[in-house]
Amino acid sequence: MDKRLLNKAYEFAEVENRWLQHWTENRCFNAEMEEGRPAFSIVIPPPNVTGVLHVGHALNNTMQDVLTRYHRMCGDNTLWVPGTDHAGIATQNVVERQLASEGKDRHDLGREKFVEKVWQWREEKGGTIIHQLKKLGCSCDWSRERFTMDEGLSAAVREVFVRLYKEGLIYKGDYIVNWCPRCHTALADDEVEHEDTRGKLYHIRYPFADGSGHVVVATTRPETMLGDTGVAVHPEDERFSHLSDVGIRLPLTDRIVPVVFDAHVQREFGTGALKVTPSHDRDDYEIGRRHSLDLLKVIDDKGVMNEAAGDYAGLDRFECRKKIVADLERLGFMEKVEEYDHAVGNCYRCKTVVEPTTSLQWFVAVAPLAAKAVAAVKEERIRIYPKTWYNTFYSWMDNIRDWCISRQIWWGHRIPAWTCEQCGEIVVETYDPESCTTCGSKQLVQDKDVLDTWFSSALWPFSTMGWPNTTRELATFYPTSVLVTSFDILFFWVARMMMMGLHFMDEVPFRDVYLHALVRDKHGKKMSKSTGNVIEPLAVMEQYGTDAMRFTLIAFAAQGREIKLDEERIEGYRHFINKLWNASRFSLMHVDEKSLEGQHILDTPGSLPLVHQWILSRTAATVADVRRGLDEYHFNEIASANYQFIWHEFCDWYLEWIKGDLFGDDEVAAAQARSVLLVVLETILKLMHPITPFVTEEIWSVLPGERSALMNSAFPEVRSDWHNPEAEEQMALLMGVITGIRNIRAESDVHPSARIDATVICPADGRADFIASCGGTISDMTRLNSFAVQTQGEKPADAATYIYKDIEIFVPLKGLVDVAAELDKLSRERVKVEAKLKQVNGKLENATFLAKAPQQVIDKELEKKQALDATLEKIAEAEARLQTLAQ
RNA sequence: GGGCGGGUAGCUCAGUUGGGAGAGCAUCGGCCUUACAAGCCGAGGGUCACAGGUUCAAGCCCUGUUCCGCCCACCA
Repeated sequence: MDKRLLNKAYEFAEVENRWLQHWTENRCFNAEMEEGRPAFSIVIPPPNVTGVLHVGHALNNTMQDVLTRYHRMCGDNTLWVPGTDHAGIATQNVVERQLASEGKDRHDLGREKFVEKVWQWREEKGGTIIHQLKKLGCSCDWSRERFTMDEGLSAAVREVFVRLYKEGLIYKGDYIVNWCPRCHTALADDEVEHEDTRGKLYHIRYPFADGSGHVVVATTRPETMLGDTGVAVHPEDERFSHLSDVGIRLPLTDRIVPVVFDAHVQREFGTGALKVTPSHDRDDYEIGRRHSLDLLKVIDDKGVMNEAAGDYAGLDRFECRKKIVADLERLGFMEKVEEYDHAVGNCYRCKTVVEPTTSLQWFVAVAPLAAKAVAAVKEERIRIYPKTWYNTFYSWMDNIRDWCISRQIWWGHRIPAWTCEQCGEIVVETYDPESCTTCGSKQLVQDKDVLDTWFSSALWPFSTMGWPNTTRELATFYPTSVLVTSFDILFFWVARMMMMGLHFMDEVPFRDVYLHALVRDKHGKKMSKSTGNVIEPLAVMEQYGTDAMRFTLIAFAAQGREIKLDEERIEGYRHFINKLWNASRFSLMHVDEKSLEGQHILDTPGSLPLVHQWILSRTAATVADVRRGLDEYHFNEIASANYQFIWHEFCDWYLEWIKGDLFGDDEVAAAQARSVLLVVLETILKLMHPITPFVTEEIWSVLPGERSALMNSAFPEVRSDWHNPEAEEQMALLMGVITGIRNIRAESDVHPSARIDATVICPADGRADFIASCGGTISDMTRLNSFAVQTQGEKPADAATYIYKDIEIFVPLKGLVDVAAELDKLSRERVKVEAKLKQVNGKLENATFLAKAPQQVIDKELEKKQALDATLEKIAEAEARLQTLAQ
């Protein structure tokens, strides 16, 4: 045996480092493109280049790795593309903070120098998360690492932009957008987070221009009244029907604005009259457009009141609100102020309150693209798991708005559009044009904006494979097999990949989408640094080992919405890894190359002793369970099937059981045991490898025989010829007897090392002989002095009793029987059995049950009744014997 | 306002076509039994949120109630 396996405990740190180095040096994960093999491909959801591995990444990437390793072992051409996202605003913020600490801002450097600085930052710090993913064991093809700002990917971005523009699906226009006054950029709708906020609802009197009265409007944002260009009421609201010809004289500014009638106004809300600020509210913008109201912008890009705000110019928007309120109150325009909870939009990057404002931006007309995506999903060309997300997907796609793709920052793909200063023509090309396509002027100025980060990530599945060129990669690996990602970016990213993939590749970007849960702490709270409940995957890996963490994450990964991760569980699964290690150590003490040669006996499992037939049957069942879990994305079931089988069947029963053969004198029996043991161990390692690659590869490497790496070995097939219900039933009987004897020992306080005698009384139906034939093993496993099986005979009163179905087990205790305890045990058992019997009898006495239930079910109930009756009878007898003993 | 998910053992959660309620951890008792004390053996513990309905049969299907969580949304 290899020295490394002599270690009593699995020392993960050394093993992990050695395998990581091996994998890297030998480029083990590089994709192959052999003809005639099925393909399996995944593109990684590119983490932000600014990112450091958090537990969500760990979960996401462990899942992808499990699938990738599984398919590689299935012999597929397997590719997992790694990479990072340039993360426009996030990355720009990081570098700006760095500059701020030096007392500078980006304008001090200028655009070109600043972008250079960001690239520099990316060179120095941007590789962190890639390194961490490698440490996690991810079997990505690292030679294909991509970055969304790579030359090739940038070319894809340009190509897409230009084509969409020429198809009329990208346009530029002055519309109301979500503006972040801190980031100085527009945001897409889904980049705005709405949060319920305690605010106030101000009721303000708006006088009629002729002084004949007033109307009261309600608003949460009184400062926007400076930009009001109308008041709207519902056309059928009789309270306001007389207002058709009346103008409104705005308080504070005395501007006269019209009253318009618009069905959008909710009559029940507030006063039923709505002030209209088209430049700073999306709804108002729409109303204004319908009634040709003026646009009057009063807040600038920094959230400060501009010149149009008159006396209020120069005030921050929130300062201005205070002053306006004070002024309105002083001048008697304020009717009342109410406490009011409402949703306020915040920037998803910096949490600043978003200011809706009109601005010249680029948009994608998504409706035709969205229709293709919806069709693909409806036609099941893309399947979404878990399926609960279908509804959410459709409702979002059905209500989709045009996508604002321009951002007023510097870090990102610059929009490939140039304005001719001579003739005003907009030139949009994939190459940098030298002159205007219309007038030939060379005075072209490129658009200053960059594209939304999600624009480039939307192309990720094909841009990473060389598009717009025709490549072998695209031919082999597109569409990708599955996208594994967190549900919170279903719309940011997943839906947009569908749109772009379908539009430009004329094919779905992935066949399956698996949306996994969000990881939370053990109480279900979001992990955050301020709460102090963050579980750091790197620290966990260091403390418990990478395999233990990976196994834990998979074990927790049921198809739900949240995973409440408890660090204690990681420790528990580290024990499991160690268990696997030790079971392997034990096995390796016995198997050798000869055990390999003997493996032909597994082709006729019926000729083997029962315990081998049993473990092979259980192995086949486990392979089926694990495969099903993998194929259907039931990750937790992959973990639990392995756990249950390895620990509680292979270790607890099989290894203990075959010790008799391994240490015994019967050479044939020992050789058989060694061969079966080796096969089962090999199967276990293969089943576990996708989840726990390090420890399994390590053990595999010291198994007897010449063998290639485990990661390239064939994943186990379901051996239906190993399936053997009869053997499982027989083993269950023996296990019942053994558990019974152990129970007596424990309940009667017999010291574990004491040798005792046991007698089994079993009906004469063949089982007695069978049990007797296994007496040696039973004695070994329960430390017996003598073991006897009878079909009838004197039932000793002076003995502890255990009843297993219709079988009685006796352990004579020579006056040491605790009668009260025994009676108590029996009575508890009686209660249970009687309850079950009552249920069964209830069914069997029910005429409609007998008439309507399938015969199969009825037979089962009859069997149950028979067994329960027998048990009850044995309990009664035992109770009677104890009574006599008590007297 | 609309939608979605959930309520099963002390805790965290499984439960795949409806057919005798499960796991891990925790708890209690006993053990260094020649792979493993990061272990072994044994035990206790549930009105499947509540109320109806369908069915021979419901944790599972239907209706309603309630509590928790999340998402979307143009009621200022």
